[in-house]
This record gives sequence, C-alpha cells and structure tokens, in this order.
Amino acid sequence: MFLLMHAAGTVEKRLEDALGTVGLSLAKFGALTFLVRAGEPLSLSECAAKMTCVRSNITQLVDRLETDGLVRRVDHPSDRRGVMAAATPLGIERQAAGAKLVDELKRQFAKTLSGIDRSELARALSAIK
Amino acid sequence: MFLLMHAAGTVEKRLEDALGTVGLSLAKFGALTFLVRAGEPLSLSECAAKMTCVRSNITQLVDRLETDGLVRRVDHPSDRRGVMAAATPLGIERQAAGAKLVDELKRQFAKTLSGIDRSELARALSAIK
DNA sequence: GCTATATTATTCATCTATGAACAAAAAAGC
DNA sequence: GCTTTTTTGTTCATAGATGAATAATATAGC
Repeated sequence: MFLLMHAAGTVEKRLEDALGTVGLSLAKFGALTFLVRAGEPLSLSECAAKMTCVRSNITQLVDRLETDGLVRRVDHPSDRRGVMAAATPLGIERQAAGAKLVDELKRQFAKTLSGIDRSELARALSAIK
Repeated sequence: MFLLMHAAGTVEKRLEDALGTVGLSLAKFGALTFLVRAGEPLSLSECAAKMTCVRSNITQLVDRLETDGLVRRVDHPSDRRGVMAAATPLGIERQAAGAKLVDELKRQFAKTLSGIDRSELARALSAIK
C-alpha cells in the first residue's frame, strides 16, 4: 500500500520536474490540457467537474494561469454569473511543449516496466476503487 | 502511469478519511508514528530527515500537533539551537488509534488485490525509482 | 409575477509542502 | 582565540488543495 503511494510520488515528482522546465506544474498542465482539448472556452464549473476538484481550486488555478498569460477569462454569453476560461495561443503552445515531455516520460515509464506484465498491473491498479 | 497515480490518490484519500475519524491527517499520523516508535524526543532535523521533507514543514507540522496536544517541544539538552519533539500520552494514544485504522485498511487493500500476484506487483512498483 | 431555492464564482481560513532568507549557535580552520 | 563556515529552527512567500460563507444571478414552484 505504502509502496504504491511511494511509487506514485516518484512518478509525480518526475512529472513536476519535467514540466517545470517549461514553466508548468502538473496542476497547470492538467487544466491547460482540458482547455486545449476542448478547443473552446469552458465554464469554471465544468473545469472543476472534469478535473474532479473543488471550484475554489479552479478559481485560484485560473488566476495563476492568467497571470502566466496561458489562459484568459471570458464572460459567459448567456449566464451573467458564469465565467469561462480559454487557453491563449501561448497557453496552447505551452501545453504542447508539456505534452511532449509527458510523452517522453511515458516512454521511459514503459521501459522501466519492461519485464512486467503491464495488463496485469493495469488490472491490479484498476481494482483499487 | 496516470492509472498508478490515480490508484495511489484513491488509497491516500481512504487513509485520510479513516484517520480523519480520530482527528488525524496522514501527515500528522506519519510524524506521530515516528515519534512514538522512537520512544524518546527527536530533534526536528532528525524528523525532517526521516520523513524526507523540508525542515520548515516540520516546524509547522509540530506547531499543529502541539496545538492538538499530541506532541510537545523539548529543549535540546546539549545544543542550544536544537529543539526536540516528543509525543505526549494523548499523542501515543491517538497514534495507536490511527495505527488500528491503517491496519484495517491494509487488510482491505490486500483483499482488493486478492486475485493478483502481489509479489509481482511489488516488483513492478519497486522498479519505479 | 414573485418568492424560495439552486447554482456560480469568489473570498477566506486551513492544511500540506517547498524553498529562500534569517538569527542564533556550534564546529572548523588556521 | 578568533574568524569563517555550517547547522538549526523559524518566518515568509508561494503553490496547491479543501470546505465554509457570501453575493449575484438563474430557475422552480406556486
């Protein structure tokens, strides 16, 4: 159990370190990826739902992304309460750079697990609910 | 890779929830466990080293544990800079309660993985460095 | 149509974690 | 012995996450 948590922590740290070289954190990269993939502005509530976190977290995350110039807030067209977030061109670019690094890590990760039955591993991890 | 992180997150949340019922967090339980097992006051630097975290983190964690009455600070006998932390009787009690819950979760965890070759899983997770 | 209830984003307080800067004290170097 | 360096704990700023409380606006109920 603790081995699992430790392994995940190691992977997470690697991800953070890699993303750090392009000025991103895992949280920022995650949010940015959702926005880029959506291709259109998403309401902050949608973001929170998709990223399974609390709305106040998104508020702050978008604050930081906006400060970085990677995301901008847009008024919701029909709901005056609503605020939407959209990736800026710089945000799209940065996300792509991050995705490249993440893919590279995925390859390394697969290599590390070369001697292992990966579908079995996936089955084990999926069983944890 | 993300499956691994997600599984770990799930386990962690379960741990936090369980420990929450006795007024502990994973961080507090971890620190408390070190202190209880040591059986004697440990310097904050030792704590940081053993828990592989930064000293300022320990300062704050011990602050909170002290507020909870689970730990108390003791002057270092020979080094006037030094501060040591010791578990209080209440801290020892609380740690035991937490340990019980953690053991229960371990059992559940093992059960969840009943159809799986656990030594193989351990090997896979250990390979991640 | 107007009131009661929901939802939306924000703010605030808290927890956990990191790293930089700092003051006090110990250890090394000479 | 006295200076330099290192170590020790704290504080502060920052990031990330949660949950409670709040104000503004939508939506439901009647």
